[in-house]
Amino acid sequence: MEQGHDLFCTSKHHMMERFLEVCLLLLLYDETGYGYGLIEKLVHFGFSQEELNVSTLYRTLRKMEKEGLVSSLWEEGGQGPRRRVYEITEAGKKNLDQWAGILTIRKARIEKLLLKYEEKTQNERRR
Amino acid sequence: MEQGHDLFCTSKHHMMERFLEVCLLLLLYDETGYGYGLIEKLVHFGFSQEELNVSTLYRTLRKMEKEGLVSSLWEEGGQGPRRRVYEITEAGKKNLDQWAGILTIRKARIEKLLLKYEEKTQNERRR
DNA sequence: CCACACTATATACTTAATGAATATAGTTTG
DNA sequence: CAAACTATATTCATTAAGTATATAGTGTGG
Repeated sequence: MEQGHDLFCTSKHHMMERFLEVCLLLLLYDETGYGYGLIEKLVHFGFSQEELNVSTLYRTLRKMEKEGLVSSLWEEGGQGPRRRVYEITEAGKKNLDQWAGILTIRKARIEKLLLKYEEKTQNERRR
Repeated sequence: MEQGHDLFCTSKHHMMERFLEVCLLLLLYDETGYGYGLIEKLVHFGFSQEELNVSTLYRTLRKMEKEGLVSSLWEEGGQGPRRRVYEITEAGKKNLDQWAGILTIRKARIEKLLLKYEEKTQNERRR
């Protein structure tokens, strides 16, 4: 069929649902952070620079603040343009705990699927 | 703060992106299947009955056929209403291989995040 | 035989997550 | 002062998924 089946592997459309949000909660867990600076830290979570979408990041942070998971204030007098510095809230920490549970389930599902995949493709090759 | 932070754990909005699609490809890997029947099989992938959305299933199957990952034909003369029976294509098998790669990456990311989560929350409790 | 429950497939409407592109503005540096 | 850089924000479009509803054939009990 047309294109699309090779494309999709290199496409950036495979961020797991709301995974960025969880990463941000974890990054903010024990120290504050601001948008641009968080991008660099996200690389340590296995994100490539190209994968990281600045718009998505800022949008996500604002959404999280609206939901009360983080709070923000404008940084006082550092050098360079002013930064909106985010801090995690108690609600945010609880939320992260819930996410940990969800991700554990996700992980188990992926593992189960990959296992079945191995089984089936190995049978295939044996024939 | 309102509601929403407890709700979200029980909500059904946590299907991983296109995970159903991959499950379907795997289920169809070595035997044909039809919509309604596939639902029961999906339970073995860790899906609860409530999580499984009939509309989503059929929609996904039609989309996959449009993309050439599966092909379908109407079953000849079984009892009960006629069934559209799906079969995986070669393109579908290749697609599944690619998904296996993507899911391996997803799994690794989740593991890394959960590890960091454990670290941080253990430090927190020690204080 | 007809109403009803059940099996099976399909589509319309809506919401939510995300990417791409663009806008705005202050800062630093040459 | 112009250009490059840092930083934040918003608009537009696309895609995935949930909810609700539509359609229709089949089998069964009264």
